Amino acid sequence: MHCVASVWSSPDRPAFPHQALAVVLQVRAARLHVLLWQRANAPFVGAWALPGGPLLPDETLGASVARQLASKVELRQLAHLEQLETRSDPGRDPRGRTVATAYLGLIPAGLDPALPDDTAWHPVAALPPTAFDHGSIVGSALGRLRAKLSYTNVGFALAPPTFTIAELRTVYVAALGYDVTATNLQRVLLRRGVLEPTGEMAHPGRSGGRPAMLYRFASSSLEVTDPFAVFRPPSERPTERR
Amino acid sequence: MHCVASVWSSPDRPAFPHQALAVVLQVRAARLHVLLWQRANAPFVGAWALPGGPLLPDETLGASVARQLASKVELRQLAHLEQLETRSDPGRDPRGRTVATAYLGLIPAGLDPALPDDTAWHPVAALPPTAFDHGSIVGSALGRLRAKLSYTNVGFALAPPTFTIAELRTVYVAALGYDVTATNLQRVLLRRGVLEPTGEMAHPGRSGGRPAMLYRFASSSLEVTDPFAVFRPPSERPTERR
DNA sequence: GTCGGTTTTATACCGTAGGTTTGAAACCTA
DNA sequence: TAGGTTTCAAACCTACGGTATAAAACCGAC
Repeated sequence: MHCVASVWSSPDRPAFPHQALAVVLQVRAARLHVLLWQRANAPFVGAWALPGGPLLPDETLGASVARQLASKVELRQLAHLEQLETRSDPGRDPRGRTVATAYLGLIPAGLDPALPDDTAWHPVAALPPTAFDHGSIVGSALGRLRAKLSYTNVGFALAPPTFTIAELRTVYVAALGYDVTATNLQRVLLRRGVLEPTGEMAHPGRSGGRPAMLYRFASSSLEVTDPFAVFRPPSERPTERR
Repeated sequence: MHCVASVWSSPDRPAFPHQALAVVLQVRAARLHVLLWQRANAPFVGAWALPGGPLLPDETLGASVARQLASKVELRQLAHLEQLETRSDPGRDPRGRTVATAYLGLIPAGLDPALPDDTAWHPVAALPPTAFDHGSIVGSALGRLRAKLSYTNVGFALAPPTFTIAELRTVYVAALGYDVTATNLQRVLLRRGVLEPTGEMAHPGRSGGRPAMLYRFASSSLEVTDPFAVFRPPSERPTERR
């Protein structure tokens, strides 16, 4: 039991170890997966946990989660990272109390980052036994992603830099968990102005069929995840910003 | 500088004081207000701060924010409380590092809770000088509220238990910051099934005009704040659950 | 080369959400 | 009773998004 010199504490202001966790999601083989690593030590030996680790004295939570993730995947491949929620149940870690702040990270489909031996992708629909409250945190991340997919532009972070409508559809279907028609997806995203054709064609698929046009997310919308709200005068609705 | 016996720490797992903050919002006189208290001591003497205080060893963040709030307003009047975000900038408190988790609380219009002497409501559109990063946290809360107002049912937490459409409109206008027509509001909320007429009439207004019908939020929707998503097969769209 | 088979794209149709306008209904005060 | 004021209801209209159909473009087999 130590005190860390750089941290300011008193009986009136108790201090707690804090960790940053990352729920990194990617669509792989038409299914949504989450990045987990397998614990080698107690507690929860053999169970799968979210990447993460302790917050250090001079770093932000955002910097911390980025640092922890860097040891698992290349950060360059993270197309989106946002704070999700903070868990503070005193009993969430049997070794002692820790507060954990979870982040939601998204990796575009198609990438296949090298992973350490203890780390693997797992389908969110069939999670292995998870450690601590990490299973429930994955559930929160799923809920957040699914909600934001329909009223924001986060979809771009799950899609490869260039894609056909059919490919984009499989990404949305995998992430949302229910069916979406390609026609609709194309029309909605085109009208919102978040999608634009590249002019090029996809490689003529191996098994016949008309070659697909390649699209990309409009650069102007890349980091825009404003909600597409109702209750707004039409002249100001974000839907219409071309 | 002390160590708190109940907390588990080591050089590898530094500990940090953690505080819970509350952004409590209410529509008062057709304007959205936030609850702030005025600091009497350094730092930021005289500046206004969010209610909050230290997380204690055995409490959840949710319990902590509720405990801190109880000293400012009656908790009974809080119609909604949700976790907002966690701030971890090492320099956010000049006295030393603290991590803060902010919550968003909503109080229905019409209530006028008794407040301590140092505490007061301030219009979010004209904040006084604020302490720490609290001004920016209020901004985050505003963004969250405005986004959720249009695609969830949080509106009920800002409205009195029973209200006319006109009253509800002023609540929405104040919270959203832009105009909304009463006709539209009524039709949308009725169709979503979150509004239902009480059958009673409002007190005949002091200055003439047809007496308004009283409405309330349907009990089945009181704690439901599911997003009203697009990209969903119509048979399952939450819009249609009555 | 021609004929399916396959996949993508375009077009059309349609119910409905939501923005807007209008007018009637119901109350007050003068 | 007339005029002002506010609420409510109905109608209209644009556009969104669900659905279906047909056309376009490629492949492979014959």
